[in-house]
Formats: sequence, C-alpha cells, structure tokens
Amino acid sequence: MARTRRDETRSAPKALRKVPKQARAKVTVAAILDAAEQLLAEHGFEGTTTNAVAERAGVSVGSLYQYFPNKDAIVVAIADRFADGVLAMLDQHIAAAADRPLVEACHGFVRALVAIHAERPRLHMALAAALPRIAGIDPLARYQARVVIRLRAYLHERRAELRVADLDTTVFILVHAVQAATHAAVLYAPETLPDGRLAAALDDLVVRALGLCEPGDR
Amino acid sequence: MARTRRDETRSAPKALRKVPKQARAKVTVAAILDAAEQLLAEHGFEGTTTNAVAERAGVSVGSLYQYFPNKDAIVVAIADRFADGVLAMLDQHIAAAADRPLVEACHGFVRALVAIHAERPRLHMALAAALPRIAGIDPLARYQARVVIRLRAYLHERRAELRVADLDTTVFILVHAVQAATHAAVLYAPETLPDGRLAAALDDLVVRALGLCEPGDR
Amino acid sequence: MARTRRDETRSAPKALRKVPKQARAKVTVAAILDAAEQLLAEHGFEGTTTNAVAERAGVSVGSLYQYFPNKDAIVVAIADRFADGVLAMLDQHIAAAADRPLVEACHGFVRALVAIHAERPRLHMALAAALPRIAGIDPLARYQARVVIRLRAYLHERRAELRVADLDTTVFILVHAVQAATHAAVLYAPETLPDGRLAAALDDLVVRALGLCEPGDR
Amino acid sequence: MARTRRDETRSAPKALRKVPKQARAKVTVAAILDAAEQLLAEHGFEGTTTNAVAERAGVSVGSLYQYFPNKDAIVVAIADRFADGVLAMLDQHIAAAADRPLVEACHGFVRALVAIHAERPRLHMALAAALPRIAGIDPLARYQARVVIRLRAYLHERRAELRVADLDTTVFILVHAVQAATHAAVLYAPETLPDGRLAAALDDLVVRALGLCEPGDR
DNA sequence: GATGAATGAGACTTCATTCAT
DNA sequence: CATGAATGAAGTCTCATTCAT
Repeated sequence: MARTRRDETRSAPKALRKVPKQARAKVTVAAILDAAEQLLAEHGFEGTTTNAVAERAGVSVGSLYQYFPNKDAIVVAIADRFADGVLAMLDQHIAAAADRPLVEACHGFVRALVAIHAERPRLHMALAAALPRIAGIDPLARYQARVVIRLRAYLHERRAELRVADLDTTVFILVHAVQAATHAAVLYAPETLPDGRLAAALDDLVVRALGLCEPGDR
Repeated sequence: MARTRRDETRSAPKALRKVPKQARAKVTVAAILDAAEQLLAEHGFEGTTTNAVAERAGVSVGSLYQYFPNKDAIVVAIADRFADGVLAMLDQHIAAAADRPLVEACHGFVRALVAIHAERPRLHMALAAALPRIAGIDPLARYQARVVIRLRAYLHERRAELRVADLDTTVFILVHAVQAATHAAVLYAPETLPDGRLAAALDDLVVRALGLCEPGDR
Repeated sequence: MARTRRDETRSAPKALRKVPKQARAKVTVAAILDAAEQLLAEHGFEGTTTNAVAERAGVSVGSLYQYFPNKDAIVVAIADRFADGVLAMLDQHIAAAADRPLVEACHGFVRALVAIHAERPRLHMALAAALPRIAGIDPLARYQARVVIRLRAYLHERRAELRVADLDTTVFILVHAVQAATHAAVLYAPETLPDGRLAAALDDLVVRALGLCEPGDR
Repeated sequence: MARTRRDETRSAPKALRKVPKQARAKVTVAAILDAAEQLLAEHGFEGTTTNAVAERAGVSVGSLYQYFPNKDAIVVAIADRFADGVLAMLDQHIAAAADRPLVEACHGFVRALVAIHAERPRLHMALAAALPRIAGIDPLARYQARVVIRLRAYLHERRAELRVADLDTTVFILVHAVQAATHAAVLYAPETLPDGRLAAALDDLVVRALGLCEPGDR
C-alpha cells in the first residue's frame, strides 16, 4: 500500500516509536539517521526511499519501521539532531564571548553558521524544503525557530549595545538570511565561499543590521 | 513508464514541445500554467500530478503533453513567467525613481518583493524547492539570478550613493534574504506581514546594508 | 514513467533484480515466467502487459518488479529457459546416436525441433519477433546461436560423413529454416504438421543439404 | 480514444477507404507508404506512430486517415506493394530462363530474393512480425503465400526436371527458409552477405532440395 | 526482535483516432 | 478536402508500508 504524498501537510506522527534502551538499538537508530542524511543530500526527500535508507544503514526495512513510524519521522529526527548541534555551537560562542564586544560574538555566529550550511548544503536544502510539508509549523519550530529564540534571548540581554528598531523581527530575518544566502551561494556563486567573500558580506550585513558599527564605519 | 525522480538533477527538456499557433492552443497553454500554479501552491511539486493539472485546466492530459514534454517543463515555464513579472516590476520602480534619492527606489523594491512573495508564498516556495532539482543551476539562474543581475547593474550606476564594501555579494545576499525571510514569515511569523513589521525590518536591513542611511541615523 | 518502445533496440537490463533466496520467492519467479509465456503466446509482446502477467501469476505487479527490472527482462528469461531446454534435447539426441549413422541423429534433431516449435509456436514467434528489438544481437545470440554453435561442433566432428561445401553457413541456414518453416506452417499450412508432411520434407531437406543421402537416393 | 493492441488478431478493415482517383491523391498515398516503410524499418510496428508517419510524409494525420482507415491498413498496403515487386521479379526470371536449364532460374530466384531481403531487412522483419497479428491468416496469404503459389505453379510445369518427393511442401519450406535465413544473417552473421557465402549456401540448398543436381555432384 | 517478500494505489507518459475549424 | 488540436484509456514502473516466517 504505497502511500503517496498528495496533501500538503499531514498530522505526522513524529515521535520515535520506541525509545532505544539497549545500546544496539541506539547504534541502529544512528545508522539509520546517518544513511538517511546521505541519501537526503544526494537525492532529496522524494528521491530517498525507505528501502534505500535501510539498505545503506545495513538493516532491514522492517527494523527501520521498528524505530520510526514512517519516513517523515526520520526527517524530523535528523532535523532535531542537527538543531541540537547548532544550538550547542551557539552556546559555545556565547560563552566564549562573554566579556568581549558583541561584534565578536556575531562574527563567531556568522562564520559558524556559514560553515555549517556550506558543509552539507544539499542536506540542509532538502530539510528546508521537506520540513514545512512534513508537519506544518511545528517541527520547523524545533529547527530554525530554536535558533531564532536562542539568539533573541542572547541579544535581548545585551540590548544596550544594539541599535535596532525591531530586534525580534530583525533576528528572525537575519537567521533566515544567513541560511538562505549560504545555500544560494553554494548553488549559484560557489566561488564566494572559499574566498571568504560570502562570510565577509554576511558579517557586514549582520553588524550593520544590528547597529553594531560605529556611525561612519565602513 | 512511470519515470520517477531518483537523481537529484536532470537535464530537463524545458522548451515548449510545440509552439501553439492557433488561438485555441494559446488558451490551453495558459490554462495549464494557471492550473499548475494553483496546484503547486497547494500540494508542492511532488504532490502535483499532471493529471490533476490537466483536469483543473479543463483539458485532457494528452493536450498537456502536446505542449509540455514533461512535468518539469511546466514548472520551468511558470518560473519564467514569474521572473518576467518581477523584472518588469523592477524596471518600473527604477524608472519611477529616476531622479529621486536611491533610498526611495529601495523602499519600492523591498515592498514590492515582499508583496509578491507574500502573495503566493506557497507557490514560490514550491518553485524554489523544485527548480534546483529540476534543471540544475541553469534555469534557476534564469529566475533568481535575473533579478540579482538587474539590481546589480542599477546599483552600480548609482555606486556613488552607496557605502558597501562588496556590492555584488551584498546584492546577491539581499535578494535571497528578502525572499527567504518573506517565505519564512508566511510560515512561522505570519502576523509580521499585515502589520508591516516584516517589510519595515527588511527595508531597514537593505538600507543599512547598502550604507544608504545617514551616519547617526536611527 | 510510462516508458514506451520507440527505439529499435535498447541496452536492456536482463539480469534478475534480486536473486530469490527464500523458497517462496522461487515459486513467485516461476509463476511469473509461466504466466508470461502464456500471455506472450496469446497476445504477443506488445499485447502482454506487466499487470496482466502479475495477475495471471497470482502476484502483485510490485512482486514482479522485485525480480525483473522491466518487461524486457522477463522475455529474456523465458528465452534463456527455452534455450536451455533445446540444448539439452540436442545433447540427448547426440548421445543417443553416438555409434549410429549420422542420418539418424539428423532425423532426431529435425523431428524434435519441429515438435518443439509446433508445440508452442505463438510463443516462439513472439520471442523471435521481440528478442532482436529487446536486446539487440546479444541475447538472441544466446538463444538461436547457441543451437547453431552446438550443432556445428557436432557436425564438424563427423565431417567425414558429410558432403557440404560450406558447413558453417549451411548449419546456420538449416537451423533457421526449420524454425521458420515450422512457424509458417502453423500459421499458413497447419495440415502439414499432424500428417507428418512438414517433418518429412524438412528431414529430406536437411539430409540433402548435408549430403547425407546416397547418390541416386530419392 | 487511443486503441491499444490487446488481442492477438482483429478483423482489420484492410481496404483503402477511398480509391485515389486524382493524381494528387496517389502521390499522397505513395508518400505515406514510403514514410511508413522507413519508420517501420527504424522502429518496428509498435514504435511507428501514425502521427510520425504523417509528419514524415509531409501531410497531416487527418489526411492520412482519409486514405487509410487505421494503422494496420498501412502495413497491409506496404506488404501488398512489396509482394507485387517480388512477383514481378519472379516473372522476369521465369521469362528469362524460359529455354534454359531450371537450375539457372533457381539461381536467379535465390540471388534475387536474398538481395531483396538483405536490402531492407528491418522492414521485412517488421512486416513478418506484424502481419500475422494484424489480420490473421488472410493478409499474409497475400504476401508470402503469393510467392509460394507462383513458384509452385512454375515448378509444377517443369516437374520432369525435378526429383522431389513432396514438391508443394518443399517449395513452402524453401521460400520461408530463404527469407528467414537472410534475415537472420543480416542480424547475426552479416559478413556472409557481402562475400556471397550466404547466397551460395542457399543456392546449394535449393538445388539439392529440388534434386536438380546430378547424383554425385558436389 | 529481525528479516525481506509482498502489496497495490497511483504517478507519468503515449498514441490511435476524431472533428471543429 | 486538409489541418492539427484535443482526447483519454491504458501501459510501465515505483515505493511506503505490512506481516508471515
């Protein structure tokens, strides 16, 4: 009974079917997620089949369905895993720049985000394209929105150093801008990545948008 | 043979299969594109079937395939049609702001772009997600890149009024940022659209990024 | 994608997609081949649909495609299975006539070949018509040519008993002649089969062509 | 309303829908047949579409259907046209060899038939494969059988020179053998055509089969 | 718990034929 | 008469998911 994606979003069961208690199970789940990430990057969401994921993970489809109720759940799990990494990275930079000028923390954020998205861009593009359709607003809230929320909190703390009219909206925009620009650059202006032009321009954009530059700065 | 998308990108035949000579045929082609736009917005690329497109267009599948060699070609045609509209809009704003401060033109661009993408965001998201897989770099180059190129040319003309380090990269970033932020806002912060917060923040972003604000502003 | 035969020959994938490990799977494959043989004989290659094959085999199309990458591969598999049978038959006759006059072996060959092709002529005609288009020269080479090669080897061994100018070409001709004449007879002169006239005339033809008849024989 | 070949044979309307009275009509019909012959040779019966035939013939599909009630009728017309040519050739050879030894006439027949079938073998294979399915026994009776009948009549006249047990069956076999061997040679032993080995061996076969060689001949 | 064979709805695409212009 | 746009049934093949072993 092949289910075919016809409707835009569905109320996808997104939790793991069973919590892997045993070590072996954890390894299996990780193998599945790794395999799915690769295939997602190579073939996109629709081009990735659950059978292929199982095969590359070295397990049977049956086992895959023991841990994930359906294909969508795999993607959501990948997004969660990825978001965890990004948030951890943010925390590191926040901690590191604790008593230094805010600009430096921003430098760190931008470089790190560009690096992350430049590293496995096809995977992130696949996620960005698939997530909204998979589960509506909610799961993306887990992904991109978690980053937005964390950064907002941080910048509100250091509100005094900023000159922005609408901080919340600006953070929202900046987070999406950095991601979208990086993805677009990978596809359509790849030379701007290694030579640092993209990162520099994004850095400049963020600094200006937050009003971190001295008036008259270049 | 039902061909299924397995590989990431393919060399899609993108031209019309036959040029509609008779008036009847032109109506058919337009009806197909309109129907496809609707369905794309409602169900995404993979969720849109050629039979559904034909049915909503009020023609038979056979007719559809008389004008488009495959499903991909329909999407490319839609993108082309859309890009034509955006470019025309840009030209209007450029002409209108001919002897006025550059900031005004930028205001115009941003508001217009936000409006365009806010109007049919699901369609544009579907296009953005589908085009790279459909036709690799080239046809998206026709779409987003045409806008970038046009704006670059315009801003180079008025280079003197700007204060930007890397104009080309910045324009590239800004175009993608406006689009991505608008799409994300539709999904995850829809209230920022009608109350103008999104447009205001994006406007601010662009103006600052191009160094159009007087030092000491805001 | 409904792929339709447009080009004359294609590089058809001919191997089984997966080797059936379980007993259940072997039964499935055999059922598919049996069903396909029937339908091929009844409706020809183009008139045989994969859905019909699956249905008559009592399995789902999905199962069919689990073992055969496409429709062509089924035909090739049938041809291989058939060729195996013919070769085994030849070997039997060769062994049986080991120390008897060559004419007797030839009698055996001709009667057996006529019997085989008369038994399921529509199937063999369908194969003969479909194979060249399906797989070019190669796989038919597996079929008809395997018979030619075996017979050539045998007759070269007993060269001394023959009076033929060009043995290789003659064997080639005779093999195709027996098959073609039998098929044609089934269609256009069916009465010559049961009364033995066809077999007798073919027998005579072969014996004369190989120079096996005593001078002055009738 | 696409009709699809599902049943093995059908009661095909085979007559021309209208007899071309005007010169222009004759030209059109000839153009259609020429185009169909080419496409048949290139793509086989199922690979040949009526639209393609019309296009290559330089007329519209509508016009094609003015002269032929359906696709099958085109094939039948081609077969008829071809058979006319072969019969004329036979008559020529018969006349030419009127008061010469029968062997010479046979030489002529064989060489001519081999030449004809070697010249456009894909066309003839396509015809041979398609005709039985198109209209059952009848139309082939027009094609191959007309040759058999003519040769039988001729050889019966010169019965005295032959030494064959069952002349009718032998002629039937020989006609099909020459055709089948030539087709097979084109596909699987093409080198035997230009160097004359195929013709020589077939010639030998026919002469021996008819008992035209002196006892003890080679 | 793991396996992998089986399922079957449904996707894309073709093409013989008709008929309004 | 000619044209060629339109038709739509039907064909091949895929893939998420289940369940007997």
